Amino acid sequence: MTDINFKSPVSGEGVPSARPGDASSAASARWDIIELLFFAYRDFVGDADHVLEAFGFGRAHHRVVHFVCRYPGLKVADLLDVLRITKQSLGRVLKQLLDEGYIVQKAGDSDRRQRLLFATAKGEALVVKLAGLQTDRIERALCGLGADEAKAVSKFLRAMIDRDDPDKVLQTILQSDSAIAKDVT
Amino acid sequence: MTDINFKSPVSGEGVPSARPGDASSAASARWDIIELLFFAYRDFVGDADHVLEAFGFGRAHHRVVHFVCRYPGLKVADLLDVLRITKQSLGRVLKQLLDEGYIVQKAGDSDRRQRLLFATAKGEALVVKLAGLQTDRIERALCGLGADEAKAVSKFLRAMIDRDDPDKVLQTILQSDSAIAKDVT
DNA sequence: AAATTTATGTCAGTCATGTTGACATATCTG
DNA sequence: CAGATATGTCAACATGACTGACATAAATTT
Repeated sequence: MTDINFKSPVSGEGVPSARPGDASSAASARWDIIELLFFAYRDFVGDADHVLEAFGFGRAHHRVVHFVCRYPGLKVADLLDVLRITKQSLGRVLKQLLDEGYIVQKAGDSDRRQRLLFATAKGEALVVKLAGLQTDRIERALCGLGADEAKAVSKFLRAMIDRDDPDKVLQTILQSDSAIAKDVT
Repeated sequence: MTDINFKSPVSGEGVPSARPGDASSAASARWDIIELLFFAYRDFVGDADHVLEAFGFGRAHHRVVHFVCRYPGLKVADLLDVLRITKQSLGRVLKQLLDEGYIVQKAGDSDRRQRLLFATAKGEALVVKLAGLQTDRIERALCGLGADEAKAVSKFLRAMIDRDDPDKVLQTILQSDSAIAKDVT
């Protein structure tokens, strides 16, 4: 086994004095943002998890019903692009949401092979409830910030997203988002 | 291809009246931030996923070796607090990382039941590599922002995190983070 | 010293959610 | 009509969570 090359073992409490890669390429790594993102996202999705459990659903169901609710008429193929999962994975949760009446399908007008997806009132209620919890957290976090700072957050998140293969939903989001960004700066 | 209909016509059964958030309690929901967080985090963790696949590891391994590397001497119990998983789940990935020489254990001085965890040079190399990819993305996102805006991002992420039961690692992060926020980074 | 608690490890089974590959069906397009 | 496309589905499998039960060593309490 390799020897321990860091500092001496911190007695009892794990104190993070030594940073990995002190002088190497990692000297400038944004450990702070990396870890803040981990904790922030963990707690962000945690809000919804408790409610979902009471419904017998998981995060997969949340993602599906959320995007269907927000972008009514989404095709199955669009949803696959957004979620980046296989149709088999989507099929399982989508079937449950259909069976339990959170989502309905409608054949496309021009192309009747397509199944356009819509949230029912029941589905919308769930989405709104979950989004409400997450919005509460976001508002709490934003209320300590000025308007310019809030815009900075939006700009940052937008810039963190890959642009090379934007699906339809993402395109829509990024468009409206850049409109906002141009208002400020 | 079908486009996304925001106010889609839905005729059938239990159909959604309109987009969520028209006039109800969801009127003020931060759909923008909710969805930006989803896409940003999806692409953020995606960076590491490709590399991990080549090592035969998953995200679980990444989280473990990352925090062990960053906070040398972390106890198993600390790690359980941070990751919020059961010891059985941790045990599986930790065993692999130990067997393959990415992490070593050392009995605690004061309490020899404790297994203090340390990343080896091999483990640190992996962590630095993965953090490098994620740092690249973060720097790309931050470089379009001013110093004040970058601080706003840090403030926002910090404020998104639950404060009621901060584990040792999180305490450290939140402390240093507020220090940074006051510095001129 | 003995009993109890604590920190950790491990076995066995289950569940949720992802994967690949193959194939069926309806529908559109050339 | 022939082929491509959109979707659905079956079967098998991997990962990473979970619960419950139990083992061991070391610390702590009685």
